[in-house]
Amino acid sequence: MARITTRTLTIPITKGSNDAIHPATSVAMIKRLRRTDLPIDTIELARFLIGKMLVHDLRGRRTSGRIVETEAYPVGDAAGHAFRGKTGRNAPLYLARGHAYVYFVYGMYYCLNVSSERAGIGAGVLVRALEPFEGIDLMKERRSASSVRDLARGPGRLALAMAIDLRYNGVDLCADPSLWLGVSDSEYHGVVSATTRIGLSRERGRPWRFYERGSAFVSARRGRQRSA
DNA sequence: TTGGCGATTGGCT
DNA sequence: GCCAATCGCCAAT
Repeated sequence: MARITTRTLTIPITKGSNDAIHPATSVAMIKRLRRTDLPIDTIELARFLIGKMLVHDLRGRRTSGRIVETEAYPVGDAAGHAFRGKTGRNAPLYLARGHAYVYFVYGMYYCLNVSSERAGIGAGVLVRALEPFEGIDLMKERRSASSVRDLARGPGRLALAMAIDLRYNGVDLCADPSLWLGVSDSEYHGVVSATTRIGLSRERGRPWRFYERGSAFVSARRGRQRSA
């Protein structure tokens, strides 16, 4: 199967029953994103990450997917974990853009964020959903066999499918050997839409959730779906 | 030291 | 639509 080189990978696409594979693509190369590729602005980064790849590769057990949904938590946002200043928990948000901030929520799920500003400024982008690409069987094991559509649809499911936990808190996603951000040589995303964020009790009106319009791999609000 | 609650999810009514 | 699971964080005591 795929031979791993330092910066570029050749990936055979795994066909599965429910897989919605990007049309017209049979083999894709994923190249690491460098820090200089990332916009230095939380909201811009949230939009930029739609269509990019998230890759996890630990001891050859490799999973990856296209990011189809993000949320921005910029400086000054009362819903952001950095709003009340730096603490032991949120410190990775203050690292230079491109570092992972992983937090534990509701006593059972992890969520992955990408730090988004210059070092010393606390803000981040929550990665909420992936379109699974490689390692679909492995994701199914970790998630105890759900449909491909549901494997990484939602931040808690995404972290479980990608085996992301506190071990990755603070790692540099532009340098870490196991968890990293990339771009496919057949990079594709459709129309990126913005709506209000999900699951908040404060700052509910901010249109800082970004997603690929029409993607079946995007998470949805409970109850009535709203758009903006 | 305490207790309310959370950037969620799965299961049940 | 509603609720439980489950635990670390942090504001308030």
